[in-house]
Amino acid sequence: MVSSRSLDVLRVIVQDYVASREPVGSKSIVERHSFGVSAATIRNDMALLEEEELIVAPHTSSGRVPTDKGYRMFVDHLADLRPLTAAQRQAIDQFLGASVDLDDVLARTVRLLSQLTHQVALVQYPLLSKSRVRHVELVPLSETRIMSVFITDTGRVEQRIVDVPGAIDEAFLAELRARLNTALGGLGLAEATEVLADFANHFDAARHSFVALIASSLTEQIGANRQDRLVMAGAANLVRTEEDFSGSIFPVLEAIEEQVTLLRLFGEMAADQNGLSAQTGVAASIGRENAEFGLGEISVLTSGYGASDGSIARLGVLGPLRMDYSNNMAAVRAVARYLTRLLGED
Amino acid sequence: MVSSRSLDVLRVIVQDYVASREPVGSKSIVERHSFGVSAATIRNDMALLEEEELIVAPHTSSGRVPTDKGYRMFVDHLADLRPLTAAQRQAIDQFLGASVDLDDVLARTVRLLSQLTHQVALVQYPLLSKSRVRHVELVPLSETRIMSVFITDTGRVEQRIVDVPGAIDEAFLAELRARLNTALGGLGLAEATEVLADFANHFDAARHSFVALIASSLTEQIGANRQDRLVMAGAANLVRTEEDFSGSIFPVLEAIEEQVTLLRLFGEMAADQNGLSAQTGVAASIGRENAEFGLGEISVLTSGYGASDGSIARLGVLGPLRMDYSNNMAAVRAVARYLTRLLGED
DNA sequence: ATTGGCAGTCACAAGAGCCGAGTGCTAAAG
DNA sequence: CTTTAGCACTCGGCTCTTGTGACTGCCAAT
Repeated sequence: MVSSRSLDVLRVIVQDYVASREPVGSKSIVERHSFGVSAATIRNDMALLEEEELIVAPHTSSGRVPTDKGYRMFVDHLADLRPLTAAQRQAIDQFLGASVDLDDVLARTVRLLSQLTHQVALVQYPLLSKSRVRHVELVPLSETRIMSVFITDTGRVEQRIVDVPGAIDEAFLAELRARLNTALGGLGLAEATEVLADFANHFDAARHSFVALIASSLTEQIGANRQDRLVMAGAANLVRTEEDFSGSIFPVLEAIEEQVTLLRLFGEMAADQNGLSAQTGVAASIGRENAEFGLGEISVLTSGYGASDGSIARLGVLGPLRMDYSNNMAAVRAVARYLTRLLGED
Repeated sequence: MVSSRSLDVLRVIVQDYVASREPVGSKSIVERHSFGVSAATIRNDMALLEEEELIVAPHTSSGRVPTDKGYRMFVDHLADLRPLTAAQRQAIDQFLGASVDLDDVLARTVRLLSQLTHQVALVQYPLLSKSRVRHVELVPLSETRIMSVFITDTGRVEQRIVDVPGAIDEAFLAELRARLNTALGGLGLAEATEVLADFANHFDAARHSFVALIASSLTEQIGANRQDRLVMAGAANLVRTEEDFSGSIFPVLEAIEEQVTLLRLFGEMAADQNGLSAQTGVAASIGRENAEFGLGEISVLTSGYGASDGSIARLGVLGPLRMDYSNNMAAVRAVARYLTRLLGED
């Protein structure tokens, strides 16, 4: 059985290894921490931990390094969420408080999170599928061009240009705008798509094709943006920690740019409650747990944000296994909470 | 004096070094290229080139490597712009043709350019300062909230939410919208700012503060976006070529994320006609020429796009000194031209 | 359960030696 | 004046060896 002291030993191994990047030996443990026992005793505990595959020795005889499982144990049971410093809290306030619109909020958030954690930060745009239609606008740009603008209650704005055959009837455009808003306002996006499919049929033949054109543009705007986006910052941090990766960080950077892989991972972390240490609301996915995404050598910490149940979207950080989980989980949680509050005010 | 053959030697040194990453010696030159002279003669030429600081020997006795100055000579006088392959041209057509709006065009462009060159690609958003006002829209969101939307003729759309005290008068909002569009439509952004400063004064006291609020929001939208943005893709390529950098690529990645440094560099390259090889329209900034930006170990190739004189904005690639200039300059030029044509159609 | 002692293991650094690619120089030939 | 062949020399990089030091695992004693 793994004793309580053994777990303390695991904790300091993780902490010291994260701090120093060097495999930690029994002697350095008794030197740096007051366990009140000898190095030999620590060695016995370490043998136990190795038995449980929580730590491993890179070479036959040098200190121990946490395994994926060891980090997992640390995150779930041993990490104390270090509260942010006053300076950090103040940075959040000052930095995010000055935002002007959704794009700006997310851009600031991701940069802030990257700076707080010294890792790659990721923020998912609010899922349109959980948003509702707030307003639809049709703006005539020229004789035969209309810009359709689509606004959701999460503050997202999508615009698209529609070429129409023949001159635009301004009066009818105003009527159409009004009818669209009446029909769609407040609907979820799935419902809105259904309504739009049938919308043109409520108009006479002369108008039908024109309305159908507009409706299909709006439908595309909804559909095209169901696939959400990520904003990213701090890629340079990945390079800084490059030595923590056995291979190249090239595939990792590619995955980040590609987005699609990370979005799947985000989705899975939202669905999965395994990785979630209940009291913090921060989910972790560590090392080989990401193997199916080709990201077996990184850790991802995420938290939902945007609604009281955290269900709209996620944000988080990505970095090497060897990261400061205590600090980073605290930062992710704090930023997610702040962002939730900020968006809630709108 | 540097003979014509010496320059041929410089050309093959650059080409071979870029291809192989190994310092190139006199023997391998006569082997791989048919100069019709002996290795000793090549050595004499190389001594000349070294005299002129166009090449340098990393160690006392191994092959030669181009200096910054050597690359500059190559770019200005020796590089043949290899025309794109049919497949590449087709890729441009297919990839960019499917775009739906400005954001999408630029996102696609930057990814395409990154793939064509295998380097980091950068595209600057069209400078608002050279744009004109196409349309202003005011959308009531709720009892006391208005979204002001600002559209330029370069297709850029900026939106912002304005909180107003007291209920909104829809009829007046329509009137205001009409008057704003009459007053601003077609104006350059600087002029528009001037008009807005005085705009509220044309309304009676009851309306004045309301109009002033809207006007100041619009002014902010213009001002906030005068500072342009870059879109970037292919950061992973920088990691791939990491061995070409003596130090870490960390500061380079930081500069890319920071944007401000690169925007200054872009601005300088637009103003400067030094680095521009006249017949191509592609400007190059090589190695130490970027030292003031802390980017002394990279090359940047850019071209203007967006107007016949290429004056609206720039796009380009960034990579190690040791890059395929012939291919990359051709790609930058081709993409810039295609993009110009695409935007001109709108 | 804990401890001290001890032999054993292994990565890593430093040093020695060899190899080969490539140079500069010189003297002769075109 | 340019080109060529020959030759001695330099030096980076590879391999092999050796030495050192940090650990461990095990065992007998407490």
